[in-house]
Amino acid sequence: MRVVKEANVRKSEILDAAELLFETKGFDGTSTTDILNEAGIARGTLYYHFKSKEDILDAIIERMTGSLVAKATEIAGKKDEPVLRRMTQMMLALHVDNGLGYEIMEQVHKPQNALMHQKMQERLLAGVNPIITALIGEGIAQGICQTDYPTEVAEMTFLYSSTIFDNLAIHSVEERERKITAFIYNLERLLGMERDSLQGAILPIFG
Amino acid sequence: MRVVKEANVRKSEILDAAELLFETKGFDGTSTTDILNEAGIARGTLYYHFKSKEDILDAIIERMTGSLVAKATEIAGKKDEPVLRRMTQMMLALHVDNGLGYEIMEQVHKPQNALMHQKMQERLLAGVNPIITALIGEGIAQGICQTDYPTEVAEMTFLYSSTIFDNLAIHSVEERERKITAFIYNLERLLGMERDSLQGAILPIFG
DNA sequence: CTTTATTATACCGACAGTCTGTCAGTATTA
DNA sequence: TAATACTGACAGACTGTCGGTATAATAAAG
Repeated sequence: MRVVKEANVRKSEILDAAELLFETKGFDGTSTTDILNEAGIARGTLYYHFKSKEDILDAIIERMTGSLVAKATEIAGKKDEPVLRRMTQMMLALHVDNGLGYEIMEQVHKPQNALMHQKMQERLLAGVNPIITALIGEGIAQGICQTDYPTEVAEMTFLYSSTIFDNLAIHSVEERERKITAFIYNLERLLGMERDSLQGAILPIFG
Repeated sequence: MRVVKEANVRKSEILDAAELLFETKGFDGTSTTDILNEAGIARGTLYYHFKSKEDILDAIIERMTGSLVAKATEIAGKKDEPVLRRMTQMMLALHVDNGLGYEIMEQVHKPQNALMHQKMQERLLAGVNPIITALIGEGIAQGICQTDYPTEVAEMTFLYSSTIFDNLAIHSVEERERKITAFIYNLERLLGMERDSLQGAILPIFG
């Protein structure tokens, strides 16, 4: 039996199915046949809409990161809120509950899904970095912080936190706390801020 | 015709063949059959010595990073040389000419080889981090630098530099120079050093 | 100290099972 | 009647397994 749908509808149905499977079985562990069955379509249909399995992955990542970047943009845009507050909210949005769910994050960090992880990280960095950089710029303008290289500070902290904190579940509680404190300590230094000036604002984020 | 060799000899022959192929065709682009042919052995032999293709990758990474870690250890151990000098030599050893050759590094950063990249990074970080941390510790003891979290500084800078600088060929010359200057700037801050105190020592490294 | 059994080690290649991507053709909608 | 969406059989490739075979190492017998 054949059901015809608009291309965009089918496409996102396929993405839904694939995302669900990637969450539970990982990227490499999910076969195109799995996706076919989950989406209830034939082989040809999949390849009518996507040119390869990796193409599906890219689309999913685009979808996932897109909403994160949108959220980050929105937070950064609230010019009435103080900069520091927006910075912490940004971190919150990007790391603690980043809307991707726990399972998928766990999957993303399995070695089998290195490709997925790398692609997400690259895409997220590209999208979010200008926003963070601008925010730091505001901070500098207001005399809250100071650095000659805001972009690189953003890069460095984003990369570090997305490598370390995403894996944080692995570490023990003490380890975890140390990492967080150290992160704040280092961020203060990179942003040329007084010691402990961020401490109070950020610490509550990481429950 | 059948040639019998000692297991270790065969094993490293297989690794040689695989490494060569991974360099030119990438990990995913190299089939086990390719390795078979290159090494001049039968299918069963490969799987007699290694339990999977990924197992081969792990062994290669172990071999490659092993020598890098050894070199880093050696440099760090030269207690008569000043700390700052050893730090720069370390960076040199780990990044500019890291003994892995240009082609393989280029391969490592292709998206197809994300797994390889991630594994190398993890393995290298684990091996090198304690050494760098100790070096920073020496620096602190001698009053050259100061931080409450040497391990995390080491982590952060190593991760950042291995993500950014390895991809540096991509960037333009100006971009490249900016990244390097920024890196030094940030490192100085993380290590609680005076501005430009590292500048003179490190800059010449990145030709 | 040879020669002959015996065991352990290294090796082989056919094969099963799975997977991705293609294509010629068919149904549905515009 | 043309464009769009869909189908499922199929080719080609790839990974890992397995029963069996040759070589080297060791032990037993002459």
